Amino acid sequence: MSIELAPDVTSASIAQPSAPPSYLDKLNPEQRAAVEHAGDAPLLIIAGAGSGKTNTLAHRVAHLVLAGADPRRILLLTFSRRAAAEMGRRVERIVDQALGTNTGAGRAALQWSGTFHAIGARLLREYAETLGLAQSFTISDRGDSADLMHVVRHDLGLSEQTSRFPRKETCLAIYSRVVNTQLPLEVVLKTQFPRYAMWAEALNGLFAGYVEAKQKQQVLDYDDLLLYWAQAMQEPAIAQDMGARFDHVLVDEYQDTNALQASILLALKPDGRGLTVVGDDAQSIYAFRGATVRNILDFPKHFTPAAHQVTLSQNYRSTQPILTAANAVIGLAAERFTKDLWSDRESAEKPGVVVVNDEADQARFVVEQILARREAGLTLMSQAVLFRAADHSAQVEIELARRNIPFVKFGGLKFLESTHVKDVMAVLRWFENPRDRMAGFRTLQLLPGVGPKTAGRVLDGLESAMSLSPASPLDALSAFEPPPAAAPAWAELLTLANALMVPATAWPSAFEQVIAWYEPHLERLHDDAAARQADLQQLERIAATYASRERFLTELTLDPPSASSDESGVPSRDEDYLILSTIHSAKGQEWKAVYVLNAVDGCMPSDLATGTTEEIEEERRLLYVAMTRAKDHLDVIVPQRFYVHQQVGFGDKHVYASRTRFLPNRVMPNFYSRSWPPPPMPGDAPARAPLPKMDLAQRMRGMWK
DNA sequence: GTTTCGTCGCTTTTT
DNA sequence: GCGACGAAAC
Repeated sequence: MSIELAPDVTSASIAQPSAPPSYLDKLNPEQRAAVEHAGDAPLLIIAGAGSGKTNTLAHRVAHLVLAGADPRRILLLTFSRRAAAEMGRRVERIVDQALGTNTGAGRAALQWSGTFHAIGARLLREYAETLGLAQSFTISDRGDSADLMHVVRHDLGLSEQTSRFPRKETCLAIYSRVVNTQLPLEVVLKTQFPRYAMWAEALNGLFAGYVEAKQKQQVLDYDDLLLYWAQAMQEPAIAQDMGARFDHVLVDEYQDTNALQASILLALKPDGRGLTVVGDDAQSIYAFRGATVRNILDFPKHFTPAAHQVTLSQNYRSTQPILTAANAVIGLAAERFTKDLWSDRESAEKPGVVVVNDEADQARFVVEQILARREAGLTLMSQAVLFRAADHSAQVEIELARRNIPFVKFGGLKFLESTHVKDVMAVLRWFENPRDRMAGFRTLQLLPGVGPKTAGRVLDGLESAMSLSPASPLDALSAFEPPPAAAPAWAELLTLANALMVPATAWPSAFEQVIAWYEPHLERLHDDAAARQADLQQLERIAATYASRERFLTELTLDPPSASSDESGVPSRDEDYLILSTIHSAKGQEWKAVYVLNAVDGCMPSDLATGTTEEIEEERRLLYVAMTRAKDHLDVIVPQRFYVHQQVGFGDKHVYASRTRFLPNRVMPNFYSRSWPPPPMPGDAPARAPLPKMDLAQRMRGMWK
């Protein structure tokens, strides 16, 4: 479980002609046109899967820098911090190579690169004074935001409603969608959450209360980072000021941005000068988060002169048979704008569609295939297992553990979401921002003898003390008289508060103090304290890599470690390990061999995403994204029976599934179709007559009758 | 007021 | 199979 475990799969993998004299010679004509585009018109790059998109963007940045642009005045917005880091490395390398030596010129590049959210957080802190924000605002993750939503709902008396009222997570999802799509609540309810349309008024009140609570507590949620930024940009003076800081703004994965992000971008560069966006509508897979493919489609129209458009359609990643199959899958899409990709990587090997009995056989097949390919020279790291939802890999994980094959899993539950880690983060957040009620509420209830009532009283006392004289949270804590049962634990908490509420506490020693304080509580509250303790040590290692408590809290919330591995331990960096990943988390990556699990209706498309045509189309693109991760080998697995957890009534049961609707018969000629284990060949083994069935249990019982 | 225990309902993808 | 919630015990 380490932040940097992500394999460097994208670099050094694009087949390019051999080393050229100039850094531009490596590029094909389209890529080169994109890199060299100059002038007033903004640039739109439509970049198909594996078309060297990252490489092209990195070259463009390097090209700008080499042409004299100030790297400190370039803003690069990426989809993940991983992508930002990768881009930074590449730009540095290209610049250094072009200049001949390691002059370090490249190192100055890209001080402003990161996700929209991370850059937003940074700018909002910088402009906090002007915007009337507390500079020390904390950022609440999804869980905390949902909890706050819950508290507000309770305060408003909405929890007494019938059970038809949406759960806190759903409330947050609705709120988030309204914010990110910039659509009215009624519209969002009608189109996305029809079950809850009747609650429009109550939800409106809830959201008002939620917003007020966040402001009082000086807490921003994920959406606020974009919302506040976008709102700030509505003020011409601020928009002007922020826009003037950047000569060039480049946005990666533009197909996965939402209305709010587009509005920020347009306010930043209203005339489009210096603006570059890159994306591929065929790979749009985040509509569920409010992303809209209209952003990329409408981009050219927004400007005069209209954006210059370059399309990259040569794929350098996959063999032609894999690409042909992927093209066939996406070719059935209802609507599509990019053209088919082509590749000059010939191969006789078609991708496989492998029919297996059930998920257990699927796991066995995948693991055996992985081992066979390792025997043939493919490292584990150059292979990946991809799936729709995080728990789909459970059986494969068991099989891998059984055979002692190390793996790292991306996506799904993160260890930041486990109770003990959340506890420690809450303690840190509360002392960073004593107004953060959710953090305080959680921290206080760790003390034996303190429940919701006492915690609430402490927080009320703190709040009124801070509104009188802002500098006295510590005094207010000291003045509080705890219930007798909580007295010893209270004293210890005070000691910790004394150490941590002073702003200048050293980092990461502050973290160690929190852990030391937390340990007895951990022992008391959990039977499996040892395993959790190990997680906290892991967290401590991560904490040590950040410069300050504020940076740690902000960046970990915005960019949590996305990988987790099995209990046998974290594979060390030089060890070979396999990648398991949700398809969403596999975005932008590639492997020599890819296995796609559960290509079955109900999984892909997910049962939960078959409401509208748009949702189904997004699921189709998801399969397309999964398939186009493969360079040389691709196996799509179809278990005939699979376990359904959502069954009403008696709980889990098997269901006979059919091959996903995205692989109808007419695309099947593009695949090598087979079943596993292979059916016995005639003459393989003499067919044995079926034995008669007998009821042993009956006989045993009969012995005593 | 707090803790514990039993029941009910739900179960994707992520910054 | 897990978390949220309510009721009863400490």
